Amino acid sequence: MSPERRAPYRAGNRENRRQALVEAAIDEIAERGFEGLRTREVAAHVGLNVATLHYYFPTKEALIRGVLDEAMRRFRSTLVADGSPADRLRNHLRAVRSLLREQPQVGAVMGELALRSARDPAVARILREMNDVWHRTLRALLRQAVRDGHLASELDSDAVAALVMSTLMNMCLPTFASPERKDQAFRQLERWLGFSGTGAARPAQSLS
Amino acid sequence: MSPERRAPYRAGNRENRRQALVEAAIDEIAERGFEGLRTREVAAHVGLNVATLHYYFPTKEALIRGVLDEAMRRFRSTLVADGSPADRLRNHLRAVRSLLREQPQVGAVMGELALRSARDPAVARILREMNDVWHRTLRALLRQAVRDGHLASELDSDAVAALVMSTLMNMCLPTFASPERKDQAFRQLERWLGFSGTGAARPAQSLS
Amino acid sequence: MSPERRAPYRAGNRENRRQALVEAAIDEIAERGFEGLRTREVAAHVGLNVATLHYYFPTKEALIRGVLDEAMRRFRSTLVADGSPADRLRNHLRAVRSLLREQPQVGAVMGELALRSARDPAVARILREMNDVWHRTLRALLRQAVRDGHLASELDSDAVAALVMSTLMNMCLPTFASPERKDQAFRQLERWLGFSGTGAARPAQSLS
Amino acid sequence: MSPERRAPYRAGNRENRRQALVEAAIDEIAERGFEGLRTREVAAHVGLNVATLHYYFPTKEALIRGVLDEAMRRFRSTLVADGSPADRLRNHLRAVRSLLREQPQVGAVMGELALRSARDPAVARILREMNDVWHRTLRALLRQAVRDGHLASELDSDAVAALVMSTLMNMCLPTFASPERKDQAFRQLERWLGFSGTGAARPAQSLS
DNA sequence: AATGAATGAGAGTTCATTCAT
DNA sequence: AATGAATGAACTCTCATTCAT
Repeated sequence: MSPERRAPYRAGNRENRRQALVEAAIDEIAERGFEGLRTREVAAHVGLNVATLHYYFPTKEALIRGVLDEAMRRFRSTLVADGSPADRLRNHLRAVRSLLREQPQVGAVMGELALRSARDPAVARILREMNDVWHRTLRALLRQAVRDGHLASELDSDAVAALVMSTLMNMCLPTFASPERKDQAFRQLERWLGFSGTGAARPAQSLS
Repeated sequence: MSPERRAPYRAGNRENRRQALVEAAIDEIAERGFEGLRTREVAAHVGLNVATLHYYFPTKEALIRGVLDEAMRRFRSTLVADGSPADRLRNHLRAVRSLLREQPQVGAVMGELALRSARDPAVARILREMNDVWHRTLRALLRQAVRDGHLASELDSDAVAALVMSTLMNMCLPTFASPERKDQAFRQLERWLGFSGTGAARPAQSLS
Repeated sequence: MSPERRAPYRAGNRENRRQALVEAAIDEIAERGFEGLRTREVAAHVGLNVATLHYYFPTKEALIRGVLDEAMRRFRSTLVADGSPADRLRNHLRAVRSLLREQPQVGAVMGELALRSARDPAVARILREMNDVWHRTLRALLRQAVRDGHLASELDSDAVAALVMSTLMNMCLPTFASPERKDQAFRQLERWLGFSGTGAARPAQSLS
Repeated sequence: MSPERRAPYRAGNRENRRQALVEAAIDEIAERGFEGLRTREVAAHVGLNVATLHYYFPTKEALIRGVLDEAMRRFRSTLVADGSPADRLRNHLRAVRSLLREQPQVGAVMGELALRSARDPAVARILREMNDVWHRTLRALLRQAVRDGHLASELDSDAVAALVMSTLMNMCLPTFASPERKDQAFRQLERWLGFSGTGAARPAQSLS
């Protein structure tokens, strides 16, 4: 009735709105942790009332579940690549680094989710599934790279995959160390793997 | 009168009580995270009223600070060792593993603290200091081990120290992976370092 | 379902609600003092939950500030009048008396505020400003009344204004004396001023 | 046993201790009001534990009662004087002013008590009794001064006594006005009474 | 005569959630 | 599709009071 009422905002259908809320929630979690996540704040960041948030997500838990799904989705995208196994491996590592550098909130949220998984079976299940997929993918790539002669044949693909995952995940823990230290750890891993610096894979014999 | 009236604890002096409360808080944090830490619950676990908790710790923040101090103390103890640098290194790695296996709450709390450090400058400062000490200690041990001929001379002690820290810290993220996967990552690190399995250090040339 | 479920108030808009809460707070303060002011009680008197009170006033302090403003508003209304200076003066005195007789809570709250001003700079500032306005107004009226020949020319308008304020304020101290004694004090003041009883101003020479 | 333990402090018998606690309470009330009166604080100011305070005063109410008695005692002392009625009157006014200037806490406590009397029948009774005594004393002095020819014969001793009490009591309300304004009010009262400034009583005809 | 330790009963405040509109 | 208003339940923290020593 009154002329100053909000423009209809027809652009956003249900999914757009949900997506916007999830993104706002991710930002909030990255900044304040699950501990500091407030539905009111999330809604406000999208320009909505809290009550409206509950129209899209019945409970806070549901919103968090949305966050979990989105985080998984973004992370999974770093695994998509083509080329030789060695290339795909190298590209994956780089993609993870880029993701964490360009969207630091994703890393923060992953860390929070990892901790939350200790108390929340639903989160635990999803994270575990994702980790299994990730581990299997890495292991397969490592094996193929070994078979292709790009990596040392004695390499324990299971164990190396686990170490790679560990190192990447660690970048999600904020002040575990300075950013430089994280990079050092990461490069050391690459060195041992034979991916020295920017260039092509080093000779396989550098790995055991 | 009533038989279930709790007998007042006379045994504990001030420090015992504070310690008991800190330990209860650690257990609570490990189980429910900072998010789920409730002063009433902590007090109840020691058999006390909330008001009494505030008699020992003026605020919840002070209690958390006590938790931080205790976690640091326990972690620092894994660095105390003697023997050759290579032995001290090996013992340190094992001590951390034992600590995390025998007192899983400590790991959980470390993880929580690491995340909290992103928003709490006080926690960040303490964690950073501890990490600096840790890094310097590891680096020195690695250098000496290289000088002693136990590790490959090309080894970048800075970077390897960072990778070691990363791998150990990662054990604090609960369901990042199954326990086996964590062990794999850890053993792979030892392998690259030349500490294969239970025995003596492998020849230095296994490291680059 | 249950018949005693309170019907939600739909009548009141935001300002009405705030006003209702302030009035309830005034009544509470009058009855129990600032010492006994409980947000829960105030909310209940308006038929609301405590949480809802905090929806309108973020903190208890903000509510008290609302009380302060309202008390000042009501008191200020006793100064609004027209007629000759002598009439305005007389009417003001009567208005204050009526106010205190008809809304004794206002007097009680004024007394509480006066005491609180000793520790609360914000209250102190507002009260002081109001007193300054009051004093200036009274002084001006007295001077004009002298000029008009209604009051004795030797009268020290500053000092008489102060004494008038003092006498009126004192009516806010509950059992300083019996109501009769307060009236006596007040009438004695009027007598000295030349406003004897109900009627017109007495000849100016009765004042010094 | 240990040499540094507190000196026995034999000086203080039960009454001394109670007195010390009451005085500390008066200071606290003057500074923070009844609202901010904390038994712990009072005890600490005397160098005692809270529990010990309860040894001397079973409840907080009992302590407040002690404060009330002490305040009354101090105030009563301003009425003790000798000389002609006019002198006694003048001296009483001066004594009250001195008391309030030299022991401002007493004034503050009187103000607090006056307000509290609205809710606390015990306080109300005592205050009322004291006020009755005060009023009777003033009235008798005024009558005698009239009889002696020091004050105007038409003077309504009841009403003037009430106005005097009102003016003096008002000095207990902190920022009702600036100190100067209080003095003005007080001096105006003296002027009307015929006690101009420091000197002797003015001729009786200045009063009506 | 004195105290450290303990507590029950609240206080103000926060927040996810609901509901009429 | 959206919201203002409302709430229950819970949280941290406070304080007068008690009690064994």
